[in-house]
Amino acid sequence: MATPVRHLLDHQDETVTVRGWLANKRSSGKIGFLQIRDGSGVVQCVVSRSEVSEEAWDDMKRATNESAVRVTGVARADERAPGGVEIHATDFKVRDLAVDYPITNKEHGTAFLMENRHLWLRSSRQRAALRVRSEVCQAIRDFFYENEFTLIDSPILTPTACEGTSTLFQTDYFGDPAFLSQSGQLYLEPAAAALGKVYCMGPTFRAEKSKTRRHLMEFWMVEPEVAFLEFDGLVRLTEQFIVSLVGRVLDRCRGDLEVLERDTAPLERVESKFPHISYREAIEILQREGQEITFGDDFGAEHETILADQFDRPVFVSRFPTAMKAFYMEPDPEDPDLALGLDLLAPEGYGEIVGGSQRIHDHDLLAARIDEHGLPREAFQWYLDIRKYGTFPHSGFGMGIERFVAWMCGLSHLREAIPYPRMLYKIYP
RNA sequence: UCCUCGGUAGCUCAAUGGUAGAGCAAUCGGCUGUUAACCGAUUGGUUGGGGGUUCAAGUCCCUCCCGAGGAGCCA
Repeated sequence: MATPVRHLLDHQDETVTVRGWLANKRSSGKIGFLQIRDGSGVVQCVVSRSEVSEEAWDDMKRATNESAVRVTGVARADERAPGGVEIHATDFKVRDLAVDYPITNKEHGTAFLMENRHLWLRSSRQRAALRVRSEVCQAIRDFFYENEFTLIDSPILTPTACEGTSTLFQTDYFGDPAFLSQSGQLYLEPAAAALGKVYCMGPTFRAEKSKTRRHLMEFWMVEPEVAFLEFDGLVRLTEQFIVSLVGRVLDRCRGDLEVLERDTAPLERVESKFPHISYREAIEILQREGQEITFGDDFGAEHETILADQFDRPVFVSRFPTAMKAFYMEPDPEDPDLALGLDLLAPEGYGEIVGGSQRIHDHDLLAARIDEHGLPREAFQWYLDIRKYGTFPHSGFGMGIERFVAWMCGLSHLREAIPYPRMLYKIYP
């Protein structure tokens, strides 16, 4: 029975067996130092020629990086070992020799690493980022579970475009066109009338030909939707959610953030209460900073960074001109030309990580907006029904998982925040 | 889709228009505490494809393909 490397500290001075892959090897004529990775951690194994059989010694010599190996020996605390514990081998075996493994311990270019994404996953930075992603997803589920939300999985194959704006991936559904979902929101709103507080988390798809570090063709989104929640409550929910997730990452992923060389100081500052400015104020700030932008323009990446740089924690921007936002956003009662929508901009140039709004709950207004946006009324009949049978104010938001993970990890590109990124013209491996 | 930069050994990169090279990896040898170990040797090339200019092209021109960075759109 193999012992996970992670648990070796609990087995000091015991004979243990570790199975894994050879991460690196340094050897001399009579002693070899092998770094063995088993998925739970990396441990150094010391193979001395005088203490193992000839077969074991020969296997140590022929073992190449990333070969699958098995070592048996005594676990001993030792300051000279990376990790504090090392295994003094009594036996060593190569289970499968890796021949010409393409990724070395030296530098590689991004294109090469992406071509070898399936192997790149094995390297320390990638493992750390994916563990953070896993922790974030678990923290999301825990947050909603503890706050009594019900998980509602929204469909991935959909008959129409949710927002009518983005370009979607089209496929064939027994002779009819179908589209890969770009958001679960429209399906969550009816569920909110059934279960009150609901959320979905899953992959979403955009066929936009975006070629930036902040876009993927396939990305994961988490979207809560809450019945009888109005705009101010939405702001509070969003803030609680983000504070909870960041705290969880700081709490549980210290080691991974260290591997990623992430400066955690900016993350430590993510506490209540987040600054909150209106779209109008945002435009004024940008103009003051010398940007050429006028009321009615949308923010570019640089604009978001300038706005975020004004504050030491994430900042809400809300109340956008109705014309530039999705059709379903509730008008601001104080100024019907503004929508009760919010964006949350992350610090350090990570940009918009959350977008949310209060939804229109008046049937006739929503129907009019659907018409104004040139959307087919019949396709949205079911969505309008929610406003027909016991309508209710409700709000929700969507957060891009990869953007959040990239922010936590300090990654410069979303492609490292998801195991197998789908990017413009790139779908291999 | 547009703009900019790039494509030379398995990888990262050199090479005034004039004999294609280094480090790493791999292979072989040496070394009893290494930390991307070190030392010595060996192997490794249709310079992304096609066309053109020239006595001569990795280098200059055209074209196509691929990649990176940025823009727009957004999460």
